[in-house]
Amino acid sequence: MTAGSPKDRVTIVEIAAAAGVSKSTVSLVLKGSESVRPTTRDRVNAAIRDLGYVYNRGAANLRRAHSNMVGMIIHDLINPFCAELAVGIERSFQAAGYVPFIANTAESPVRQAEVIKLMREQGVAGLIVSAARGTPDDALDGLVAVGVPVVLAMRRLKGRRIPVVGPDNRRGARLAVERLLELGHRRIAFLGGYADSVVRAERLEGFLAALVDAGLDPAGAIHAPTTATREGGAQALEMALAQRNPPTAAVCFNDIVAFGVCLALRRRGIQPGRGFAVIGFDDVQDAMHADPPLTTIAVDVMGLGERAAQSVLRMIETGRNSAEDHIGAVHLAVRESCGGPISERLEKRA
Amino acid sequence: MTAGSPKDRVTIVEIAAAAGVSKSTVSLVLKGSESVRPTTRDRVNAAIRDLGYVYNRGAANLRRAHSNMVGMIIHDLINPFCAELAVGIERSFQAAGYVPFIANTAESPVRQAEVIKLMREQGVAGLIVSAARGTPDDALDGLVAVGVPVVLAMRRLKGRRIPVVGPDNRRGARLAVERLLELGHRRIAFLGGYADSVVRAERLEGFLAALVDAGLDPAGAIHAPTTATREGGAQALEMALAQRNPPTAAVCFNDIVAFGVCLALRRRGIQPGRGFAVIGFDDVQDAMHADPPLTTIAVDVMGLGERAAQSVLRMIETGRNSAEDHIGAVHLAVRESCGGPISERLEKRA
DNA sequence: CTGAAAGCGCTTACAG
DNA sequence: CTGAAAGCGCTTACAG
Repeated sequence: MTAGSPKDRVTIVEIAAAAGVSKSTVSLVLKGSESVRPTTRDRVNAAIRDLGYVYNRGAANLRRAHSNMVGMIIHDLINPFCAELAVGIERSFQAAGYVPFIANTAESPVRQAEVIKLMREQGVAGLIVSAARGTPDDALDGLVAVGVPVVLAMRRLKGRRIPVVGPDNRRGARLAVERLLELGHRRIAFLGGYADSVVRAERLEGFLAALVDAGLDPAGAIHAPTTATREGGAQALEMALAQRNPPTAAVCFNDIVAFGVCLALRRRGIQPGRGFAVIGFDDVQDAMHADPPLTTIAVDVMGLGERAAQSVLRMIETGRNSAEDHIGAVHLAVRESCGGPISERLEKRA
Repeated sequence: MTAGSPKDRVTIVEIAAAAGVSKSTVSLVLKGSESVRPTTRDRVNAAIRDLGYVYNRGAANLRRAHSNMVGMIIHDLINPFCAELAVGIERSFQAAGYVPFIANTAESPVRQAEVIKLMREQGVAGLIVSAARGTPDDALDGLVAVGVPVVLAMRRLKGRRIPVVGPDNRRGARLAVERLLELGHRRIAFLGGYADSVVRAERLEGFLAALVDAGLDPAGAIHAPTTATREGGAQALEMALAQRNPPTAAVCFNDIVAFGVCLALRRRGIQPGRGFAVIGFDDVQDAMHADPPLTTIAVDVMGLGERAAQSVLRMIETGRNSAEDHIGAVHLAVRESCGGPISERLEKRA
């Protein structure tokens, strides 16, 4: 080993020797105990500084049989929505003195299973997971069984009572529909999203409920699932417009899909917001910078991340292995892609 | 403690008892040692399965005096560029059996100092940091001094020999300039970016060198620093166009700045790529979806992330506390924002 | 207010 | 091929 390698780590016994006390006393000073005489404390602190002592949390965790490590498993960190979620989570954990492991599963349940195992072995005190698509329902049973606090972000796991933190998908979709109804639209499509997505199911549910409440026949609403990508959005729009009685407006699974829808519209020479109204979901950062700026359902993702972290923190600290779901508020961010009241031009196209 | 709490963790001694062997043998089985008789091995593995044993890496790390934890400190995880970097890093570490801690500093050197301390205490075996703006040059000296492998991503630290992994900023800027020269532009601006940014300095250097090589007077190039945001880009463009002899094209600090420049152009009724040529840097995912699609210098960020991880992995495994810099290849991704050969219209505006 | 001792769950020589 | 013993760096009762 080279000089200065981690092997040379100075420990509390060396501090104890230098300060002329026992290592118990050093430990006490380290945790800021009141019961150490100030002069002793100062001596110990001086030694700590002089010798460049670095606290070994691993050893402490082992001895105390609990750790300050927490895990977060994210299904797609490159997605800005997820990145914001991760930042919110990370921030809260950090502030509480916990250090977060992160794993990006890239929507792979296999990878996810590996990292869950690894995090268990590492001894995380709690875990937040935004589950990969296709996650088996029992993926987290092992952790839950041994009492490790787990909170799901965004995506619910069927048949399990694991607490979930996510936006109010039903209400968001409803708000979007109501806006379009106000503008005079009667043929509104729900576009895009993976068929097996729980989030899509919730949004679709709100969408359909709003149509029914308005006395419209939900059977007429077009809603073919697609990948949740720009391509998927473009494809969904094409399918919708190919129908006999094409829609004049769409609520999209999310903003990315909405971008694809706008793209496809422009390719057809239709101006989003003028020839066709589109509303997204999530309000990702690019939504306001898009052309045209995207009307969408705004979600405070970072806030949801913070919420999720606080939830597991509370579970860790109370020892209770359950928590309430948290359904975050959403609101309609009106921009240009949904246009104004339905135009003559749209009527004629009908 | 509730039943099933982490306290009840089953340990190797219980496995040993169940399998009728000593814990040394269990340990040997765990690490797949060849020297355990197959029948014994099977008995141990059966016990492991039956009792639901989970390996405690914390304890192992303590005993072996080295850890499988690594850290990554990212200056802005919400930035898609950084997110991709993080994903590349995470992926490589994961594949090598290391588990990565992540910290997002949100460009705060104070936060950064805290997380560096925390990661040291946690005993990371290595660290990758994309330093926050304003990071003091000695920020990593402590880690380096005790022999923890550190690699910088993207941003070099002055006066230190810490290995850096990043794109070829000089060459990228040169490629951009050369393209614009080919198209007939002679008054080319460098727009945006923080004044104190090392990356900006490198890109600017390449930019100026290319102008000089073409026999153009670099003194004429306009290059006021701004924030590296859309707003900064818009502002930079306005300043540039306010000059006596305004430019007809711009190389931007990065894609985000370029988006801002395009925005400001459109606000003035100028079509990017027709009335004014703009080239970005980084090739973030949105660049190709922008309107118009952005010509930019493509950087393989995820690849750089993987590279950085491999670099610290090698340092960890060889015990050598140094490594070569890695300057990643870049290339020009030609799209519409830089237009074709300079138009009559541009000539007249001159 | 401080110290001696035990122990957290592993791994690592060292015997046999 | 397997076991007994020591020890990684801490914390935690327990004495004094």
